[in-house]
Amino acid sequence: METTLSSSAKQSVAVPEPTVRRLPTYLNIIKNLQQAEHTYVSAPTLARILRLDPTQVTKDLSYTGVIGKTRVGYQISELVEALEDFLGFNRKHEAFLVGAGYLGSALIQYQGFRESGMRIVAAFDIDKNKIGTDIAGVPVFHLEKFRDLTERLHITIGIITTPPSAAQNVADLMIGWGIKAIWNFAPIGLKVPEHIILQDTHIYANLAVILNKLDHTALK
Amino acid sequence: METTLSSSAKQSVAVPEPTVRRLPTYLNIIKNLQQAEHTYVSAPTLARILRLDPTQVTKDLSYTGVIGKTRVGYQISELVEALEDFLGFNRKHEAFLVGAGYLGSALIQYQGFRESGMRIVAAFDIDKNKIGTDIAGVPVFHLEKFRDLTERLHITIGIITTPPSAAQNVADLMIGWGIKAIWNFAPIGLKVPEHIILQDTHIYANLAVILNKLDHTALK
DNA sequence: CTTAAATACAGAAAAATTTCTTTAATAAAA
DNA sequence: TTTTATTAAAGAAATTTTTCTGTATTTAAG
Ligand SMILES: NC(=O)c1ccc[n+]([C@@H]2O[C@H](COP(=O)([O-])OP(=O)(O)OC[C@H]3O[C@@H](n4cnc5c(N)ncnc54)[C@H](O)[C@@H]3O)[C@@H](O)[C@H]2O)c1
Ligand SMILES: NC(=O)c1ccc[n+]([C@@H]2O[C@H](COP(=O)([O-])OP(=O)(O)OC[C@H]3O[C@@H](n4cnc5c(N)ncnc54)[C@H](O)[C@@H]3O)[C@@H](O)[C@H]2O)c1
Repeated sequence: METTLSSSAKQSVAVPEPTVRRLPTYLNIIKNLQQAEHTYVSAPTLARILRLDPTQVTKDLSYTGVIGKTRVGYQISELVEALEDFLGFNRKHEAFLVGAGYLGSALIQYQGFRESGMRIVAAFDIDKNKIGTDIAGVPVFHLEKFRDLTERLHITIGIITTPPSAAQNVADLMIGWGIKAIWNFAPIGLKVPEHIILQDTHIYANLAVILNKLDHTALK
Repeated sequence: METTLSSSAKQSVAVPEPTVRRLPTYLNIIKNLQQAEHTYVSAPTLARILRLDPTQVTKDLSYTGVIGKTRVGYQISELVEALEDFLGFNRKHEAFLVGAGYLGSALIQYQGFRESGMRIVAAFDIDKNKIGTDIAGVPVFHLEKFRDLTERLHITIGIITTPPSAAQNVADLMIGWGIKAIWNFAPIGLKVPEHIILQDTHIYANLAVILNKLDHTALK
């Protein structure tokens, strides 16, 4: 699966999705290095930290357009900027979240998303006990309020953290009010039109990988 | 990346990791169908729901050893059992969670893991306000208690939901007390010995994919 | 009873992704 | 200064994963 890079240099280059998934991890690490006063980082260094092939890191980073220095690596400040630009982390992305339960609350208060440029500006629920409260400064409204707000604000991302039974309805609502991308955490196959970007995050997929490896290594 | 299937039939067949990641999603869907009184499901049906290639679903399901019926599909009860067996969901896996904050609490109270055979039996924290309380019936202990308990119970999985700064220490502790697999949610590259199964779940990887697609489609 | 449509499945092909190889550059060590 | 070691980068090769093709089967329709 591929996506495209739209650099300031006008051309559009296909970028593998696995690369897109690894890039924010690189960004995170080099930001930590930056805070520790490092100015350069090499691909082999990143590779050791993440147990990846060094040439894979090089190839991934090459999509940012940053040129590394032989025997030194990449200049961190330049790389941070290029990665943030490529990933869209330095643009503002406003999001709505529906389903202010345990997982929803965790996502709302999570400060890490700020660094990704995504800001959850409002949450919605149908539980009377939650409506009117706020979570880490983010107000929780009744789902009905949804319409007015999307029209006034420019919300591109809708996050679904309701029970699976409510998820399709919520998705339909979101689509109706012009949201462009849906980030769904409910374990259900949502039906959405072609033009809507749908990202399912099924946490149990990771668990399955763990259990499988456990079973596998138990035999040896 | 591959993993192996250890079926009751003694042989061991390599299973692609992408397949392992899709299997629990199939399981989830067919369990829903089962509740709706369906008795058979076909690969094209699953493929439509998940927007996958039908032959890919067929290939994935073939690893379970279940034989489908032409023009009808797979028998749901048989498939559920085979998937649960393959994924290890019908075996008991006990887990400890360290870092009973927002995300930790969400994972602890999440009932969905029960269906995967994983049970979080205790949580640990260093925050005095949390120690001594319980979350959905799961007690929160001081991190010090960790040792005694791992020795008495048979804990195979350690879940890390502490801030990144504490994660490496927690991981070292977990390894010291004999845990086999670490499921890490902190955005940091953990150093663990070869024999430890490490699964990082970096939620922002999914966000990166969304933002990238948003940028991409905005240009068209 | 015959035909048509839908499906599973195996194998081949294609596509995507990762890893390997080579080269050139350059910083650090001798 | 010369040598050595480390690295980036480009391209080739290998591997992995997905998609395509063809065949057989079987249910349902005509
Ligand atoms: N908690 C986890 O760790 C976890 C992990 C993986 C997946 N999930 C999934 O995420 C979703 C949320 O999980 P949770 O643990 O936070 O559950 P939760 O019950 O704590 O939260 C669900 C929230 O959605 C609200 N809600 C219900 N129907 C609604 C509707 N029609 N419109 C708006 N809001 C509605 C509820 O009032 C509640 O506040 C579930 O689908 C769950 O399967 C959760
Ligand atoms: N909340 C999210 O949606 C989200 C998303 C992605 C990643 N994460 C990551 O998950 C982790 C937890 O996030 P959170 O939002 O739940 O944060 P949180 O602050 O709510 O929870 C962290 C918990 O860890 C405890 N803790 C701190 N140091 C500890 C130690 N040494 N030993 C044991 N416990 C300790 C704290 O007391 C707190 O209860 C962070 O690393 C965060 O980056 C969170």
